Amino acid sequence: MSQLQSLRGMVDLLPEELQRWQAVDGMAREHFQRSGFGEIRTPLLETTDLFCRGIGEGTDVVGKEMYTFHDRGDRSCTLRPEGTASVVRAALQHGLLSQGAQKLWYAGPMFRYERPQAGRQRQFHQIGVEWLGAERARSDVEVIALAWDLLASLGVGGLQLELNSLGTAEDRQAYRNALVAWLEQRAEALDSDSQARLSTNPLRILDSKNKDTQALLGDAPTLADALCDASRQRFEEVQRGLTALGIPFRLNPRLVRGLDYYSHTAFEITSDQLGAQATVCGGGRYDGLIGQLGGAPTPAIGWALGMERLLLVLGAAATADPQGVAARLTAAALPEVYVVNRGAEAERVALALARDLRAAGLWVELDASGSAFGKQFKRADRSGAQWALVLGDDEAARGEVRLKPLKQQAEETTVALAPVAAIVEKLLTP
RNA sequence: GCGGGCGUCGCCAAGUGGUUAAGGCAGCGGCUUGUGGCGCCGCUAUUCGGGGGUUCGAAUCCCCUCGCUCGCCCCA
Repeated sequence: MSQLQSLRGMVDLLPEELQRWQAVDGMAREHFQRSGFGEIRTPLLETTDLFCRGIGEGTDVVGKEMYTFHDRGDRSCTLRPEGTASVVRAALQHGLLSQGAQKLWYAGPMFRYERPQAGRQRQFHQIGVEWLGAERARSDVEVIALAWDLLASLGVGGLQLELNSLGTAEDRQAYRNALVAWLEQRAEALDSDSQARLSTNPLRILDSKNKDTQALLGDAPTLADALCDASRQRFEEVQRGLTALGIPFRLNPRLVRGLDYYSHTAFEITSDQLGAQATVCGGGRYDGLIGQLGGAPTPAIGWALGMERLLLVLGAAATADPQGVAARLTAAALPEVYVVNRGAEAERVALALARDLRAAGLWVELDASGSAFGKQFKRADRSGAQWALVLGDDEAARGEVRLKPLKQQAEETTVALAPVAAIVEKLLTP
């Protein structure tokens, strides 16, 4: 391509689509506010070290997906691939945790150098929450419910909540050892990817999509069996809590999640509308992370939801049910008034009028073309506006404006330009 | 990073070696120099993502490259 274009996997958001985004953003903001979560914004760029220490060296995200470069001061910088590490860093840097638990949410772009496909881009957007200092199982339930309810309020159906427990770091380590020992006996039966992961990230072998590997894993030791009593009880408490709230879930012992910092509760919300990249929202507990990044050991839980994927699901929901919540939320808004104007004096008056009407809160499209009235009416009609206001030099000279309803049968009327409030009155109460 | 499919106007799309690259939508202009939604007429790609090659001749074949897309991997 000789023409200038965006970088691969980097996507422009155009006005029509952004309207849907804002509907989601607004809904999310409300939910967070009502649940006592405060917004936090952190830089898109962090030291590479933050992600290496936070996410884990053995993960794919750190190993091969980061946008990393050296700045002019020769510091290694990385465009954030996820939000949690940054939020924790900010909380520590500003001493937030010394004021007690923090309930935070964020929204913004994340960057991962991967091959784009359906529901996957190199710059994508997440909305997420982090509850730092959340200890008890009931906070797991509350945080999961927050995600579930947000999605429900957007009218997104057909979602599946999958749940697992990774136990404590010790449980996980013990299980990891047991699993590796078991798999090493059978290494030659594993696919090549899984063989490589034996040393790098053995737990990920569990959700390999290779059929032979999956068959082999049928008899492998399970994570659930490796949980200590306390972990097991904790997990059961989370399940009871979700059931009490009427939130359906499915246990998925293979749900491991890619980032090192998870412990205990891990969950994903998936949709069958998304193809291979089915996860809309994923999260879990990360009791070890804050300590690992230099803070006092502090339990925490959070999740992130993928904006692009959510909008795909939302679009599908809107198409499936044009009368439903999703369709209503994402419907394109239309201007209320279209000002048809032509002639030097009329154009001056029209601009002033449009300004007044906008100040009064109306969405006013002002035709700026100066073309024939017929053309302007055609555009007025296509704009979807309820009203055309007509201003030619005749009206301007008389200090009047004509109000023409575009959507109903009512007659066109002429009113004085003078008190704009009177015009607004007429426009709003037809 | 690895495989498969694809790339013709802002959008959708015909065309698979032979004179001027269909059509639809949108846009612009006109019929209608002050009144829209319908209709009719006209205009809008010297060019087929880009580069190179084969050929008398290529959007159509070959190579490279860029991009999109689906899947793997991984995740949101």
